[in-house]
Amino acid sequence: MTKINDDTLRTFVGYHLKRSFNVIQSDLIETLRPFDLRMLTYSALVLIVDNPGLNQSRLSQIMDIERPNLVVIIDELEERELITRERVPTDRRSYALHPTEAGRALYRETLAAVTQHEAKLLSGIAPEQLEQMIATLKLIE
Amino acid sequence: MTKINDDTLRTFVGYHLKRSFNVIQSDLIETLRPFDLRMLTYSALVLIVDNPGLNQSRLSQIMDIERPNLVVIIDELEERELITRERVPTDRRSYALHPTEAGRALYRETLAAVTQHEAKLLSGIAPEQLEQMIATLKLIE
DNA sequence: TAATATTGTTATGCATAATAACATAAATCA
DNA sequence: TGATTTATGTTATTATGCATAACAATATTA
Repeated sequence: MTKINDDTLRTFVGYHLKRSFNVIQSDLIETLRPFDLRMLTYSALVLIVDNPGLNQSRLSQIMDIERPNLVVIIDELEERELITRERVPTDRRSYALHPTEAGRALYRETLAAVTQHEAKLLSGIAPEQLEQMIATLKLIE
Repeated sequence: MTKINDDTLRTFVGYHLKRSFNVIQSDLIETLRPFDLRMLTYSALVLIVDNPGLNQSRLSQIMDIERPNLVVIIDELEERELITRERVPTDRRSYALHPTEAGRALYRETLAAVTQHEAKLLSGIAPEQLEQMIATLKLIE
């Protein structure tokens, strides 16, 4: 069992980003499973609760996904009665997205769970070290 | 055009990781496009050049993907005559993966291109800051 | 020798992501 | 005003990434 050499890939920041993101992503997927939410569905719910009334176009922009891909996500949230689509009188092309009471309740539940899971996963790392990393990540972004 | 509030998601390290990874990933995809390589195909090529003779099982482990998913990647690299699959006499179940001369040449070309593109993308960030971030990413991993 | 484990493979499905084409409605402009 | 262009949401389609089940061939272990 000789060890595999990935030194070349280790010279890339992107490689490290991907590997550590995979760890967090796996944890997040497991955390959301009991709530029957996927990552994107969850992100959309959070953003709608925090920005009630926004439309799909804006939401797809902030989520960095294409509008067509958002449609199925919104369909699912609406189907589960976590949000509503309401015609905007001043612009009848777009829908204003609002959370229902059930949506806000699920938001509170999942926010607590996700926050706790991530805190546990990262408990071995100093908060100021994480803060510094986030500052660097923002620069990249 | 009111600004969208993503403060809640910003409390998650995973959100920052994903957003900055997206930026680097987009750049990498564009960098690899002229060589007709995708991210995973490229990673596999690099690892095979750096670890000639390894088998698919080991490669899938280091790449953090399932063995079935590696098969098509290896198929493509072999089809393009960038690597060879050679039966191992001591274990006739497995294949030893070796780069061809063409594979090594493509490795050199792409390594230069990818290194240059990432350096340019991250040129605004102090090297020691990146080093510190990588140290934190390794802790997460 | 018999049972178990490993390697590579096929088939399949789900999640994420991108593009083209379209109907409806709004905005622009000439 | 009317004609053109732009924006919003949608459908359809495709590519990519990632996971699981099931299997044949081969090795290993009991």
